[in-house]
Amino acid sequence: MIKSPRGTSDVLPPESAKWIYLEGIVREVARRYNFDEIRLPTFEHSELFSRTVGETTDIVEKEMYTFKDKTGRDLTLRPEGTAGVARAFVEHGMASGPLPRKFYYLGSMFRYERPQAGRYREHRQFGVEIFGSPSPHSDVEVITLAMDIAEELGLTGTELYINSIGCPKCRGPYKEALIAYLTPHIDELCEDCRSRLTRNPLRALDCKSERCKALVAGAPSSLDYLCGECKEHWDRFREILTAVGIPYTVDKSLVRGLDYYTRTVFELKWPPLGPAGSTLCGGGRYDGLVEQLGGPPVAGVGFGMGLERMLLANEKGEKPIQAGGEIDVFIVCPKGGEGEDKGFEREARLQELARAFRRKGLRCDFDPLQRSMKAQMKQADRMNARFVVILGEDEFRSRSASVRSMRHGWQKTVPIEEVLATIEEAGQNG
RNA sequence: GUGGAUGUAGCUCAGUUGGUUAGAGCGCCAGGUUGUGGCCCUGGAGGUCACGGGUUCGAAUCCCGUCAUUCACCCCA
Repeated sequence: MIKSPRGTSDVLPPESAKWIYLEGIVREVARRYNFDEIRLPTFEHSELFSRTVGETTDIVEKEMYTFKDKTGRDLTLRPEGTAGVARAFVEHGMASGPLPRKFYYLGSMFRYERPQAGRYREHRQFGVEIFGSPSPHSDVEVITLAMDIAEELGLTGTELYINSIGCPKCRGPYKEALIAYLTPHIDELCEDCRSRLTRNPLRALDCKSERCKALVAGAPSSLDYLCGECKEHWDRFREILTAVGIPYTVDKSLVRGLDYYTRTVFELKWPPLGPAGSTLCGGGRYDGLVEQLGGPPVAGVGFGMGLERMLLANEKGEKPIQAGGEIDVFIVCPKGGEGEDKGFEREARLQELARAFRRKGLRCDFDPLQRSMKAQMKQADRMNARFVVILGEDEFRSRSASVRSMRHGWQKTVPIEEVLATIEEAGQNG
């Protein structure tokens, strides 16, 4: 048997209804914030990611789904969303248009890693990006957007962690200071961090090994090395958060695993998900990204949000999405006997009646296999039908049908032309 | 990539120290009611016991390998 590839999953009913609801929420919140949807390719030139996300990051080093197409182009299934949006922004000359520009996207991301709770090789992400605003108001705007989504989904007690990693200007001296601090302790560092020291020293900061954590606790903080402008941005950013009443925790070890970030980085966590996968959403500022991709200097800020995790959290939260469905009408129409010309005419009326309900916007179904009345009644019950219309031989002789309320149990026979009106009226009364 | 746990029916799981034809509950289909759902009763369909190899007279059971699932680590959404 062929199964879905490792780390991927099928979303089946009734679970798929939860996804429709979830996607509706994120779209709606994005709309309120005046973000427009952007739809982009699922794969890009590999170079886009290796250059922007960074050669030394885990994503590029070991997690990309990279392949060559038939003419040898080097392509990669997108591991994250921001790089592609920035690419499109530059490609379509949007820097010359009105700024700032606000986008959201919704789609699958791919990373080759071992699956576990809340982590998949293909996962769906919602993300937003604001181009052309260096203002800390935009940092706060994307954060409140994410928090509003969490709130709509009944997640109380989300925690916001923030940090600033500065710009290329202040990062140089900071890296030097960090290396100077760590080098004397090189023998105490874990193997990974030893190689990080030369390749990407910032990454040593969020190492989970106890010894490294202890060591790093005394390490210089990027916050102490911010240049004048970055410092101003950082201070103002926190002032606004405080002013609008959003609690936050400054986490000096929060660096995020992608190279394009500058200044603000943040994560929104929901502790009940457990330490392994409690990050609902992560993002930050990427002021050099557009320029790096050949565009003019245009500031940017945004986040990516893991939708599987949002759903997982929602199920544990205070407002779990209700997935069980019901239908409005089930039409019972058992197969006709020989005496009735096999019931062919009755079957034609069945199709007409079903279509009439559907055109009125009612969810309606019937049994195409024409099983016994009992079987069809069971089917109607299983589908949680509010009403059943019985189009049986007896009724049909007098051009009528029976309408039955499955909730209340009453049943009455009315002329076929009145069936629709009868149900609409009964439906009004619950 | 590293470590642990687990793979038996569509689902949740039994299966004795290795011993005939592998079971239950739920679900599905049908009948009990040849025109009426839920409750009840009866019957039926459905399994290469994850896959491959080994030990044995005999393997769902023991051993090895592979794959998958899952939890944790690394890292991340």
